[in-house]
Amino acid sequence: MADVAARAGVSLKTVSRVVNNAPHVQPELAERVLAAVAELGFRRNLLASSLRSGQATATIGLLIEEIANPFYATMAEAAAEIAGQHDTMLVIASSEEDPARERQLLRDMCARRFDGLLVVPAGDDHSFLRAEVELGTPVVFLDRPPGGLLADTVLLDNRGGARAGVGRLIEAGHRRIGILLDSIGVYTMRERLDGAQDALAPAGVPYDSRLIRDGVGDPASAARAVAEMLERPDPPTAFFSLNNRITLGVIEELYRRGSDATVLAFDDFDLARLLPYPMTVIAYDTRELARTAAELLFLRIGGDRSWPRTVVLPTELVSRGVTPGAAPAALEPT
Amino acid sequence: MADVAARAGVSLKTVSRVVNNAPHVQPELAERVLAAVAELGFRRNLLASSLRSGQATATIGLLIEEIANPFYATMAEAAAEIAGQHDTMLVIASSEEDPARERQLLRDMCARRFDGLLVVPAGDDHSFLRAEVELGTPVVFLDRPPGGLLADTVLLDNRGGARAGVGRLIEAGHRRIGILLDSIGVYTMRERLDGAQDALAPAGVPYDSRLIRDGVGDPASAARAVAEMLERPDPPTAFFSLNNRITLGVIEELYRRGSDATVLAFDDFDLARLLPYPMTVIAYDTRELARTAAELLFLRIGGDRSWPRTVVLPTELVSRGVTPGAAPAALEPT
DNA sequence: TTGAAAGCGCTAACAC
DNA sequence: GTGTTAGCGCTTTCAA
Repeated sequence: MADVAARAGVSLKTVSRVVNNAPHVQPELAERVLAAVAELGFRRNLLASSLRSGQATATIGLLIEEIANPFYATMAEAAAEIAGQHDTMLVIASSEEDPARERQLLRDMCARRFDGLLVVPAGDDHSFLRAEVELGTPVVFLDRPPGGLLADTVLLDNRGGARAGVGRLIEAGHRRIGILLDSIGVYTMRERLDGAQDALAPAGVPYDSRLIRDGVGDPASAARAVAEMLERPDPPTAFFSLNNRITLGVIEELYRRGSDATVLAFDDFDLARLLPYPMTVIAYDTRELARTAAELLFLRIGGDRSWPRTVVLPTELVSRGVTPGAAPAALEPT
Repeated sequence: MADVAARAGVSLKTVSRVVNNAPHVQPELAERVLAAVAELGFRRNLLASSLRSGQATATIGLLIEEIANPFYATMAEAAAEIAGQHDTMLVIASSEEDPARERQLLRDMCARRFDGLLVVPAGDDHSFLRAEVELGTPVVFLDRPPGGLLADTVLLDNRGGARAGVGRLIEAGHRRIGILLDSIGVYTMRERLDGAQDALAPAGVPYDSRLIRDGVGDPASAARAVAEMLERPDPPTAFFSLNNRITLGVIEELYRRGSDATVLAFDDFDLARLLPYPMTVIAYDTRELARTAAELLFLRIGGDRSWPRTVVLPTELVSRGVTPGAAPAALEPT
């Protein structure tokens, strides 16, 4: 920058003004500076800039579980859109469900002085962020609430959605419903399970631990779990999958067997419409989830110091998938 | 940091050493420093750190088209994994196929002094990066070659894959093959089209412009294009979809019609196995593509100054999808 | 409207 | 082993 100033025959400050589009600079001088910038291939150093000015790295972070999961990829895209509207760069990082990694990544983002953080919690203790939050780094949690910290949170109506979906299964006469979940340690799983119970208990369906399978982490183990349940005497007539990864394994196994079991699944996704098995999906607006959180974050970055808010977004039941060999009409509209 | 030094009764430099895990510090002093750090809630400022040390922001950038596309999401995940192995943060940005946005994002990443850049080109002129590259920011291009710039590039064998796939269609007796592509302006599309021609021309199949549809940007327009082609006299007996988005629309329309047209599609993806229509997919290892590029980038960051390399990864033909109403065996193994 | 000087938080280079 | 000094590239005073 000093070189540019020398070349243009002006002071450092004038170069700074021109580069920042600040007012009160004579057009003639500005032109000289711009010419020097071009000739010398000058590139502004944003690190130095935000070091001196104290704030505004024009960067926010998004911490998710796994980028390759369409649920998170969609969230990332929606958040990036909002960030772009605020001339801010979005940094996406994956915790891979590992609380230690989550902690390290969040610390790192703080050390880099990001303007704000969007977090899908992996661990259940976020008190280590309290100092950061108090020092002024806004944090908004998505999809799951933080642990040990009061902060803005945007959630889905997990419990209500599960209640409605299972309620419909019960109305259709199902009494034996196989439930598959990732991990009871995860907030969303607990909520969805509670919602199922909300519908099952009043209907007089007894608790049967053999119908609930915890620890179903990927499609393959979901398929195995379905196979085992179906091969027992008195098999389930319906399955409730608590997330999109599990749903894939359930569909695959039921399709393979030519089964006629009913499927209820949490999480909608693009290709669900084209899967070769009919199902009812508990859907919600993933983009809206991310958008709401990002907008809340920019409100905070903009100086909003009101009480932390919790927003809960609704879910709805939709039909997805196609019946193998069925008439064309089986395809749901987009 | 000065506060910490005062509190611990040591010098600035000692604090710096402790914070950086540098050697030659008495354990006793280190402990005092650590205690002061904890008490004062000190957080290291990485901006200042990398400003002073000149290099190493421990950040690389990945520029893609669209995060929600599983092709790019998978790339991002693989690249993030390699970055993690080098204690580096991966910043993902979407150009949305807009050359102007690409340019701005790359400039921004340079201004933030990223250690290196992974780029899936959107535009066809990257000469604006030359100054950066010469100043020492390594750039590796993926999936498409850069324009007006000599740099490391990792590509797929688009042409060979298309040639092999279309060759198989011809062997099976197809002469009328509908070809659907996004935009002839995109390198990969041109290569894939050339590969198709490599197989069609020697087989004596005449050129018929009505069988080639350019500008198919999304599933809905792919579905429309398929419908139109099928409704003409002498319709195609096979379709060649040149990317994964187009494939979805093709499958949807053929399924809806209960058609028996043969499908060849470029790009494999997770759920392709479960789509309700049989198809041959030109597949490749997306993770390997990203991994190779990222590893090359870290070689450069590590100081490798050898000649720019171009790596071409192979493709293979695999069967995907299921036949509506068919026996369970229709499901391809994972 | 422009310029000179001070300093953001940290680390490289040296001296002790 | 530890401390002192200077300065990374920029912006913020405040004076001209």
